[in-house]
Amino acid sequence: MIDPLLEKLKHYTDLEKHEIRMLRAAPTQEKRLEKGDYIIKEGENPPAVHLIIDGWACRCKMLSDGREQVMGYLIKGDLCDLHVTLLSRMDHSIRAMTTTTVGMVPEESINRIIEDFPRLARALFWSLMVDEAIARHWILNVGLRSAEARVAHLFCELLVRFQVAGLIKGNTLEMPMTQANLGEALSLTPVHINRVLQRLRQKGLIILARKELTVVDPEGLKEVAEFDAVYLHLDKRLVNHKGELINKK
Amino acid sequence: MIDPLLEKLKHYTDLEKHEIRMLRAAPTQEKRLEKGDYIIKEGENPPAVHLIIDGWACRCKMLSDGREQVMGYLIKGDLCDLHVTLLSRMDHSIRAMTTTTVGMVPEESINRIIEDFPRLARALFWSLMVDEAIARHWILNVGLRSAEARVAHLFCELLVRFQVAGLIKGNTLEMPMTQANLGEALSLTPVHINRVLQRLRQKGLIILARKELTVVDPEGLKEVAEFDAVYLHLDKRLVNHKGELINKK
DNA sequence: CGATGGGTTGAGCTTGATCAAACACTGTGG
DNA sequence: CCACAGTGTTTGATCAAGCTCAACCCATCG
Repeated sequence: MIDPLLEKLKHYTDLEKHEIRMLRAAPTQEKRLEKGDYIIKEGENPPAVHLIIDGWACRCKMLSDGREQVMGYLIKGDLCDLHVTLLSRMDHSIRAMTTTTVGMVPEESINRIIEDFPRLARALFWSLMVDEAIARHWILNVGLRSAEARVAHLFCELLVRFQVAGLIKGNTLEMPMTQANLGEALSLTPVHINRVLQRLRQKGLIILARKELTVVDPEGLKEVAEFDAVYLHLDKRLVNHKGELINKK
Repeated sequence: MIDPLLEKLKHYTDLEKHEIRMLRAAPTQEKRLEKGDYIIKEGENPPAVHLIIDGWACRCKMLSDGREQVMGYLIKGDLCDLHVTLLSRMDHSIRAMTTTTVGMVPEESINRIIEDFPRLARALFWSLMVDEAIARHWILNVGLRSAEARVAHLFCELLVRFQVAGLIKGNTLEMPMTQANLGEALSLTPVHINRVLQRLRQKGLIILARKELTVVDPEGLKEVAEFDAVYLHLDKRLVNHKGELINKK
């Protein structure tokens, strides 16, 4: 059940047998959530860390006027709230965007990792820092880029993350979110997202229909997005010296 | 020399003698930088972690068209690049905004902490997560808030961070950055920053002149900013049950 | 079949950008 | 002490990207 996390941490370091055993032995309870359900809400302090086993979720936070900002997407293998082991309470919420299965890793397991499994602790550190880097670059995206580049950048990020996670083989991925959802993540109105998507389609960069995104021209898309995957800090075994993704067969 | 870091970590946990000794024993070399110098540049992989001992710095990243986004401010006691101990290279740069003194903590010291000082490791985890939370909320700020609320929010954040770090007593702090700098952080043009500042002054919320910011009406400023300090995950000993800062004498 | 949720289109508006010029402050050298 | 250069702030006029509001279309589903 904890295997998606193992897969992810393996990108950082080769885990040893006893470390894998330790993680596997952690008493993870599973929970199934429907689209729209909150995995954790702002202000809560749950006794376990949630791991996405399957499905999509997003970090989000609402302002008093009801408008919501999505601050990141979570996919298979991502930890939602390592936070709660150390910080008092959640400062944002996490919501399922599809039917989602989460695993709940008790806080003590995390504590044991930090105390007795320094290599695992290091791997957790690593995943935290990647999350932080992604968050920082989201600032860049929302702050500096045009609407078109913003959408393109998000698509590039998702494509690479899915490829690295081994969830897709080609350039096609499931995209459960509506145009309004995209707007929440990119700080654009649904109407404008719609127009931008049309432009990207016209340029022959993407196909997006019936909840499925195909990146037709990855290089072209990266160009309009000014996308540089360095910030995702990919597994060194998966990228070449120029930081480009190697196609493992 | 490493004391500003100690001060900061103490907000998370009471450190034990041998932990303090260990940190103090780390062979930190000091370095002095002038305004505008880069502490680390994107793409580099320095052999040591930089700690701000005195002065202001910012995380920043430039787009190909020359426009720059500031993704966070660093003050006394902040670690610039824990990243490099685990990630391959910097995905953004760090620039001194004033004359700044940094300490360089060798990578091995960090590694030893993770391996042999779990409580210190935990404290580092904590500071990383706070940084991440700040970055996430910066997304909110740039993405969702109006220009006026954005400026107000940044000022609130800085005020609280300086108060918590014990760098100021009242509501006045040094603000070395120009209006253009503020614009880079908030994704607004210098001209617009100027007009917003005038409005905040007119409302009697702030005084900002000759590199010095005084928050005249903290409550009012928090209101226009919709500021909620939860995301800064302050020392529990410094906040009351409602998350408000307690004035320690 | 109607209802519902999402996608698409159009018209007009607003926030903040752009461009350009003037002004204020600081420090320098004559 | 003044001229000046340089950096930062202020003001005004114009412009555009993206927002708002409103209608309409289309697919899916009970």
